[in-house]
This record gives sequence, C-alpha cells and structure tokens, in this order.
Amino acid sequence: MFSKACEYGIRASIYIGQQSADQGRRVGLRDIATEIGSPEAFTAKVLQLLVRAGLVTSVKGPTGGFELTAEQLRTVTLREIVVAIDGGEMLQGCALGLRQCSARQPCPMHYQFLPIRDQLNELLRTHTIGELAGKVHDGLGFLKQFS
Amino acid sequence: MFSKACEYGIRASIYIGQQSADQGRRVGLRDIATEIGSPEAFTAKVLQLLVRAGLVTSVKGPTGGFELTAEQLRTVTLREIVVAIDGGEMLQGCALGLRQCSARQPCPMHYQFLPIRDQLNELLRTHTIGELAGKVHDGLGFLKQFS
DNA sequence: TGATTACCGGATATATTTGTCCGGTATTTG
DNA sequence: CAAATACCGGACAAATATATCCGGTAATCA
Repeated sequence: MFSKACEYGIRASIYIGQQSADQGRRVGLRDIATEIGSPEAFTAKVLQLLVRAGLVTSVKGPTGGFELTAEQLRTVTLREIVVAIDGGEMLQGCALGLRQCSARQPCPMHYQFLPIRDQLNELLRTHTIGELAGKVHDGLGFLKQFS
Repeated sequence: MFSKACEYGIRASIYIGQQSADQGRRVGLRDIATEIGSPEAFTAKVLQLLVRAGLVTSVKGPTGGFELTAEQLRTVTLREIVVAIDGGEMLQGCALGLRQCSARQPCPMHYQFLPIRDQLNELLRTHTIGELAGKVHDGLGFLKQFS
C-alpha cells in the first residue's frame, strides 16, 4: 500500500508525537528506530523529509532530537505525511496505470475504484498524528511487534 | 496501488478477453502491447505468470497467441490476476508495515483501514475479466490513452 | 519435411527503492 | 573555549522492480 519509507515515516511520527504529548519528551534517532523497529540510518533520511516539509521539528546538539509542537500534534494529518514521502501519485493515479483516467476516458474499473479511493483520502485527511499518538499512549495501538 | 507488472497484466487480460469474447479472436504479444500501451518484452513476462497460473491460455506457433476460454472469461476475477502477479501482501498486510497486525496487537490505524481493505478485496473478487472486457467492447472503458 | 511463426525461459541491463557510511555543522555543557 | 552530542547531507552499496535480448521449442502450413 505505502512504501517502506512511508511506513517508517508514519510510525516514527506517531512515536515522536506520543513522546512529545507525554510530558514534552524529545526523542533521538536511536530511540525512535528501536521503538518502531526500523533501520536507523534509513529512518533518518525519512525524518529529514518530514522536517523539511515542516511536519516534524528537529533540534541539534546534546538534549536535541525530534519532537512535535503542540500545533503539529493538533494539525498534521496522516495525509500530509504520506504526500511528503510518497507523493500524491497513489492517492490520485489510475488503478490500472492510465495516465489520464477520468470520466472522459475511464479505465474499466474507474467508477468502481473512485469511492474506495475517496474513502482512503478521507481517512488520511481526518486523522491527526496527535490523535493516533493518544491511541498508542492509551495502549490501544502499537507501533512495533512485541512477542 | 498496484505494481507496473500488475497494471500491465490486468490491462492485457482484459484486452485478450475482449478479443476472445468478440468472435474468439486470438491475439499476439505485439498486438497486445500496442493496444494497451505497454513494453512488449516485459508484458510477455507478466503473461507467462498468468498462463502458468491458469488464468490465461496461450497457443504456440502460427495462428497462435493468447486467449481466454469461455470458462476463463466467466470465472477469472481481477483478484486472481492481482494475487498471481503481486501476491496477497497488499490485500492483507498491515498499512503501517507491522508483520502481525491484528485485533490482538493492532496498529493505530488498524480498525480504520479494515473496512477499506475489505471493500477493495470485495471489489476485486466480484469483477470478472469477461465483465470488464464487455465494458471495453461497449466503449464504456478504455485500456490505453487515445489523444 | 522444411520454413515460418510465436510463445517460452534464461541471461542481462537499467531504474528505483531501500539501506549504509561518514564527515560536517549546530548546540549544549563543563 | 573545548569536548561531546545529535541532526544534516552527500556519497555509496545492496536489493528489488522494470525492461530488454536472444536462442529454444512447439505448432502451422506449404
């Protein structure tokens, strides 16, 4: 569904958000990678994308790390994360790969896929990182497999 | 959403199906690639997968080519094509990439994604190649961009 | 039977994604 | 100011997806 980069980006954002909401704790890369079960260096690249897009905040030096401001927790949606990493392609493009699939020249599945894609967009648009972080905080969601 | 290979595979199957239904015409690789706008050699690889999976029929030699039997037209679904090429991963795996995401240890988006994924599965399961081929035949769907 | 046709299958090439490494820079702390 | 910390950014490496090439094989037809 999403690229690995995007999966890591979402999980990392939620973890950072959870730690930020929970007494404003700033978290380092090592910690993030450990807690979401992702490759550290690759996760760093993904986070740089999110920082440049203004979706995550980073601070250098000792006591530095990543955090989400109160505003980011409240306003950044899953959709923004996905678009920043994977681009809008997957959320708009034709399921069968036609470059200009529309009502004018629809692919045979065009009208069947439309409602599903719309729901997916709506889903991503209506969930903030802060909300998802809360779920993890309450033990209602997990970012890694504990076995 | 789907891989390129899968997009080509679906479009090719529908085109073959349309030609098979329309007076049992058998079609060659060159023809297929031209009509759906795909790279010929790569499309051949994808079709081999579908032939091996029993979803498409091939005949060697002069007058040979690809075709869909009446039974294939009636019974082969989009889902079987997708699974044969991309595997079941995308239709079952966790949206956030957790290896064992379930009600026991759900990712924060687990319950939100479930209905969408279910609808997608249902969509693929309930559309046969024959049905989609009919749509193309009737000019209600296209497999390539005509500009 | 011999020539042609067209799919088959393996090897190879290219592009993209995924993942790593390491020096640079900003920041904190003693 | 000096040393340590931790993100930044570019180069590099590995894996996978995409795409091509070409000889092999089966089938048709003269």
